[in-house]
Amino acid sequence: MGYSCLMALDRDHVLRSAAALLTRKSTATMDEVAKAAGISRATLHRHFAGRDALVRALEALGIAECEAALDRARLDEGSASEAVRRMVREIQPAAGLLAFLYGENQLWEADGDPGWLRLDTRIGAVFVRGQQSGEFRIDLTPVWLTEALYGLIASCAWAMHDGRVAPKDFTHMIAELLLGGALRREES
Amino acid sequence: MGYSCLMALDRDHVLRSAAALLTRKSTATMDEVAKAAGISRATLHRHFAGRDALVRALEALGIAECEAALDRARLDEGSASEAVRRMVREIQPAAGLLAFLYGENQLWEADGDPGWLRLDTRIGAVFVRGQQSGEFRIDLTPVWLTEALYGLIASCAWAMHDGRVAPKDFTHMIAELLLGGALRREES
DNA sequence: CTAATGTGAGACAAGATTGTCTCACATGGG
DNA sequence: CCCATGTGAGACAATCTTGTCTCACATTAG
Repeated sequence: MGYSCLMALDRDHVLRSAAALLTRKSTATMDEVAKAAGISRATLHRHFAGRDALVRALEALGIAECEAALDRARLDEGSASEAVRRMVREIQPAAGLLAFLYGENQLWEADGDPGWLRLDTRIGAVFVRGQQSGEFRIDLTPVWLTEALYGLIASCAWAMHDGRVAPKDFTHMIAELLLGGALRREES
Repeated sequence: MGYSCLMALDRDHVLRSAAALLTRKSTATMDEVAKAAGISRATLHRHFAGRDALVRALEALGIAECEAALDRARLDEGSASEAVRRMVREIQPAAGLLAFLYGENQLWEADGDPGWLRLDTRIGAVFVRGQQSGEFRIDLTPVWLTEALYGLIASCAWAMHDGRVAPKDFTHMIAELLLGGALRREES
């Protein structure tokens, strides 16, 4: 019958639409999600058992995209600074989805997807490496830097959505602020 | 009859409780909000016409606390860096409430309280001053720095709530990251 | 052509939340 | 004492969202 490919395409398309809509309106109805995806509510329920399952699928998608981004960023190569810049650049396509998931505090209360722990570990390792090499300061903990990175990604995604930051500046704004801060440097 | 003072105290107490609860569980019911404040749902409705009015009141409270914090921070005095540090320190008591409001994207869609614009202007002015004095780099726009400050405050409030950041480190973690970034400085 | 599959539209009940109401009770002033 | 005011508890209808169901239609393989 060969419909599995079509199903997968539809499912992915639905997830993308849902992510785009829920990023803007996190309280959107299943009906609104369905309309945004161009399908009926019945079909939406055939793909995702309920709203919970949809959010979980979005969570899994966000984790998968982040892990793929970290893979592409080759975090072990070069200096920690360059690794952070590559990481931010590769994460940009998933920024909107991440911003939505970051605001879904419902996910963190009990037992979240272990994928978040894996991501935290991988990202935190970059900051640990930078500290051990003497590249990064040691008074800002890797845990905080990781958390701050998430927050800056969500903030920038929001600012982009409102037109306050240009999409082309995403990487520069986040990476430069996270690495160098607002102060001018004496030596360039 | 002199009940206005008692009413005001009650109203403020209810707002504080609601802020503390909604920061943790943004989907809390009016009944849960009432129970958290130690009053009945009927009394809650006597103070705030509905959930919408409650959120609006929380928004007004957050704006007022932020403006008071900016007043205390004396943003025009000293270097821009020190102004930022004072600003973060004074904002800390309102961080939880701000984190809740920051995630309530419903507030920003149409016409928000003009108080946010006033706050953005006052905070942005600090970054403009730092750039004009040569203290801050100019490739990070004041608008983005303002947005990033909100994001870092929300992130740190969340990390504190989960125990990943100690409350005593709030000012240092945010101000140092925002100002100096993660990179080590050659000259201290 | 025929049948199977996926889909859209809509009906339907169940559940949750909200807003409003009434009533009884406690407290404090006159 | 008597009464006004504020409160808690609960009932109530209205609304919204959800999950499930049925039915008709389109598409496509056999």
